[in-house]
Amino acid sequence: MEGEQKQFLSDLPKDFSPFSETNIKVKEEDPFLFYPLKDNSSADADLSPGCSYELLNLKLSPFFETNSEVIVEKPFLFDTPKVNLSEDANSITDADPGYASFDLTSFFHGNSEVKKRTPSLLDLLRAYLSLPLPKSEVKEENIFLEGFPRDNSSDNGDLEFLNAETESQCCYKGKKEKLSFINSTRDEASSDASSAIKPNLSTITNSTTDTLTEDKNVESEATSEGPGVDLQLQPASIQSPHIGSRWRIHWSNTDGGVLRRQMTDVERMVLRPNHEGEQCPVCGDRVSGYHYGLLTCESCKGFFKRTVQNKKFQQYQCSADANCHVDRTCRKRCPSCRFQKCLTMGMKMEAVRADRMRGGRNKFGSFYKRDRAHRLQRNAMRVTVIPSSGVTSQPQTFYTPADHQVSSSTTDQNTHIHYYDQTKVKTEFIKTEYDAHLQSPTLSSSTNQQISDFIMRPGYLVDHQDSIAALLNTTNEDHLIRFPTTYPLAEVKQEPFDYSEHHFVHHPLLEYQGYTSTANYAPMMPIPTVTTAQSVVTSTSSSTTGRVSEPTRTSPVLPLCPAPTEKTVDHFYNSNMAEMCKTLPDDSQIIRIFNAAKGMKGEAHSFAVTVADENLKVIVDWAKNNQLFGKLQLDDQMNLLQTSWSTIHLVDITNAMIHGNLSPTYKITTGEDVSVGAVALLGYRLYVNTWNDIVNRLRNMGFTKFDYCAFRFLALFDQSMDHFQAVSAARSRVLQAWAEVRCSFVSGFMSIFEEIRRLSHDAVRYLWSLQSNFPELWASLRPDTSLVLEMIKTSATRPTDVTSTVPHISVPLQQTTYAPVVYMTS
DNA sequence: CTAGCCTTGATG
DNA sequence: CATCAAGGCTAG
Repeated sequence: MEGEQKQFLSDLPKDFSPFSETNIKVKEEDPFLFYPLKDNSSADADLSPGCSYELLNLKLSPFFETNSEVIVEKPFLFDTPKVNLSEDANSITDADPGYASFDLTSFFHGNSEVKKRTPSLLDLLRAYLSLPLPKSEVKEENIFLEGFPRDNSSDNGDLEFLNAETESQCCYKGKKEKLSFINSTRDEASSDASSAIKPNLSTITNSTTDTLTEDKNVESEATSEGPGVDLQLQPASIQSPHIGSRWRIHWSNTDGGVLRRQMTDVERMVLRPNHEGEQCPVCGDRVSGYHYGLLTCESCKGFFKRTVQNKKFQQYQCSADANCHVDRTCRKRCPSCRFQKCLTMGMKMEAVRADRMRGGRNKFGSFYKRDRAHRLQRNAMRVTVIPSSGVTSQPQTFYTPADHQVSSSTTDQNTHIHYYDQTKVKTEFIKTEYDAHLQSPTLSSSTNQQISDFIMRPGYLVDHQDSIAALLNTTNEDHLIRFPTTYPLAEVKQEPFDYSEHHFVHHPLLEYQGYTSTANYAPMMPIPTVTTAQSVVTSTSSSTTGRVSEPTRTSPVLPLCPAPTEKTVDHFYNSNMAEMCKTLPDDSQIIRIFNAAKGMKGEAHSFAVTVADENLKVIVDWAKNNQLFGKLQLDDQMNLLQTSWSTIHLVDITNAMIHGNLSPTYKITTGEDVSVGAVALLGYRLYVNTWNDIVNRLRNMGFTKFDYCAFRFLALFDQSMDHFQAVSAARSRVLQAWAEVRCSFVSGFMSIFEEIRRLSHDAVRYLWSLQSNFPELWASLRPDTSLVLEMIKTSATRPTDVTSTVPHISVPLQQTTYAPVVYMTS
């Protein structure tokens, strides 16, 4: 569980202090030096009692660890409360002006008393929360262009573009504009157009005069592929693209820095459905194509299929610590970890058809296509960043064998790759879009079937409504949007759906009036895109935030293009339920957590705490990225989390249980079978039946993803915090949005939510009671490394709430500016 | 159970 | 009609 602490730590800047007040910093290269942070230019250190200093980087000190805090309780050797340290030659060595330096070991003795404190997990959590969300350094009007071929299934469109022998520099001019790639050979193109387009082109060079002939025109045909950006190549200097020649594009950012990318053979390879040389993100074997949402090898494809089809993931058990290495040579060794890795890397259980229908072209077609394009783009972005001052260093080659892995994953969980923050925005969208594709006839029916199967297993009440509800809750709120719960599944037939055009919401009135159409999307009303996604929560998943560290902060790098249709909004209150839903964590998260935790050693309580700790991370990230939550004062954020985490946690497990995503019991390393209820209730078995009953009731009521979303938000903005205007406002907004989709019939759900909330608080009280009633058991839960336990302890032992002394740390709004993906017309 | 190869069949 | 991701089959 050391990892827990690391998790938060790793997302913190190196020099970040969890103690936000008065710090003394010790220079790393000079570990015996420290100085008051308040004023570096003064050597005055306030050594009066009560003064608190933090010691950093005290590697050489035998007494103090890095990040430990020293509280001065009595004056030091010096008898004055304030002393100019640098003037005392006895114990203070000379130092840079402004730095007091002395030997700590001699300093902290005599009549001084020093208490040491190391940062608690809550300190780290606080620090983590106070970190600003990653923010792009590139201004909207200067967002770069991305250029890559419109992905039109390997016809010669690719070829033309790829081999265009041109180089250009361009700038972003509006999200909705289309890309025109104008060939110089087409005269009419040169003058026309695009009054809105400002080419801003610089030198166009032909790097090679290629020999291959085929002179294909790259046309400026406007397509409706999606919003793009006009890219116009200066006609005069452009020659016709030749097959085999190189093509370059530059990006500009605010500072005039240029990001350069050059098409390579490898890119060409990537663009074509030829995955030679690609490595499976799960095991590293050779990729054979897209399988279940990810470019994987044949064996992992088969493994994933078998696992999901036969629900083997419920039986898998890691004999080690659930973090086995998985590669080609050892992939057979631990199916549990292999499956975990499959999920982590982005394979989708929903893509396995329960009806086992064969053939049929994949329904993710456009997703995969776009993914290819994004992969290309992503790789390009990671390639060469030419600093703003530097004008023309040579473009570097940028593909390394390891590179593709990031691109192989359609989600952003890869831990070892630096993405730029906007990537995640984009990725989030892809996920959504991807999920939308899951509803295609083949997949949706099978998904439904599959989930029904889960629900149908012994021990579960089920009826037809359940399976519908299950379907509706598979992956994405869009299911809900387009499949009202009352419609029989058999009628489902999907129509093409364009996210770019509308945001749909369930229209309550039509549904309420019993509008019955077999066209299941009929009762939906397109809502003009006034309210948009991104509002409730910025999409950035900060579980990866820390790993993004370098590029987001220092490089002039341009953010990756999000999906072209991404819309943004900057206010929570504009959001509707569908948009809120988009911020919810992936369904597979809780499955992953359970499977990973059951392999850890420890008995049932330990299992429950591990699950809770893991889920807490997800919860924290979710909350942190919520715009409203992020604007609260740090202490309020902490309080809110302390109050609400247990309810959110219980809601999460309840939701997963309702939809059959969890096995009813988990066999843990002690051999014991632990029911999900016991885990959900943090070991409190007394109410497991009560909870099971709640699960069944909600399931029978057709608990949807919207309801789940509402529960989660209501839990976060806990009613006990309603005295904060921001919290109560958020609550009403959630209730309002929820009522819109639920036709105001939410009271039944609300009362159950209340039950859940009470249960969760009871569970927390129970767990805390172990501390006094069963100290050994409590100790075995390793309270020093569990954030959950620390939260419980803090809540339980918290004296009357003291008003915050911590200054408000405002978290900047997530930048909501996105550059479009540009699709090359052909 | 694994994993390579085969068959399917909606899609563009 | 070619594609290409699904599922199926089967030797090892």
